[in-house]
Amino acid sequence: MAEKTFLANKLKSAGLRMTPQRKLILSILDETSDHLDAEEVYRRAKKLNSKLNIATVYRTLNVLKEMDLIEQRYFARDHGVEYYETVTKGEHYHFTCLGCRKIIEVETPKIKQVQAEFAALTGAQFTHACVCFEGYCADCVDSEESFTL
Amino acid sequence: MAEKTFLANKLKSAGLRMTPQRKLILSILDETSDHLDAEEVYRRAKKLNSKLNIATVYRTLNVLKEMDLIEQRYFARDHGVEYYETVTKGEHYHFTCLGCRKIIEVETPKIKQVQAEFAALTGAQFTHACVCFEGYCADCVDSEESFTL
DNA sequence: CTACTTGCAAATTGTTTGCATGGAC
DNA sequence: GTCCATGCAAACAATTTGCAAGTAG
Repeated sequence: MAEKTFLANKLKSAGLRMTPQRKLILSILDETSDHLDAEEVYRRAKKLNSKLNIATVYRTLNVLKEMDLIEQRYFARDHGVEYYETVTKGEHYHFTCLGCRKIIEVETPKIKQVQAEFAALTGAQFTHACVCFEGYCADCVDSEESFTL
Repeated sequence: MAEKTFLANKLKSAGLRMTPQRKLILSILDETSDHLDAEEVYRRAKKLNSKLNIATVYRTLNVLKEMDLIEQRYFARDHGVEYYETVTKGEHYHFTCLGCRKIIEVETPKIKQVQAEFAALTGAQFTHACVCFEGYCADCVDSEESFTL
């Protein structure tokens, strides 16, 4: 309920309203540890509210994003799909296995270091870094030899 | 001419053909230091070959990409636009200024270090890393105060 | 009640594809 | 001549928008 009040207040202070759809979509992202794209959020949300429209999902994701409640991430090189996750998680990056499509989270302070160095050097100010890695995980490296070029 | 032969040979060994369109598109990417998206490549190429079609540009970019002659990069957080650059440049990443849209190239070995560490830790094999930074450059930080939160 | 939100459908944007014609080798 | 490549238009996928009806505060 503190949760609910928090969202309601955040919305209110932006002149926005608390609706069942918004609550639903945020809770789905909040409770999963999977990496969901808009389509998948829609699929899951629709099970609980069959009238829900995909346009509402996109609109809600944009609202939540602007309010810094969720982050939009790209995991694969071609960035074909956008994924969303709540911002509660600590700093981490993603490695996508091209073999099994598994996503492994990578934790490292080095990205922040690069930002700090660059900022010190140029006086620039960072707002965001997008980092995604691609390759083959240990399992897939073992089972396939083809890409050991 | 060595240039031309090189491309022709690469194409030939892949069972592909050397065409004016392909030569043109590669030369545009080769000779510019700007960061071009498909639309801009098309715009510039069309000036030199008015019959050129955008579909050919996309097809050619994909061919060149598969032949590792160009790389596809994303610079902005929302990855709204894809840019292409020839692979002749050394390892570098991009910082996009949200104020003036300037793109600054960032050179650092740290990204490779992260990859090496993660590889050593998990046994994974990297094929690609996509890294893009966003923020405000020194000039824009000076001129605007709004985002010093 | 008033203004924000939704659902629905249509519009947009970026990219790809099918097919007949044209062109490299 | 044989196949690959091109131009054109149509198809696509992901996301956004216009608008009338619904609903939170």
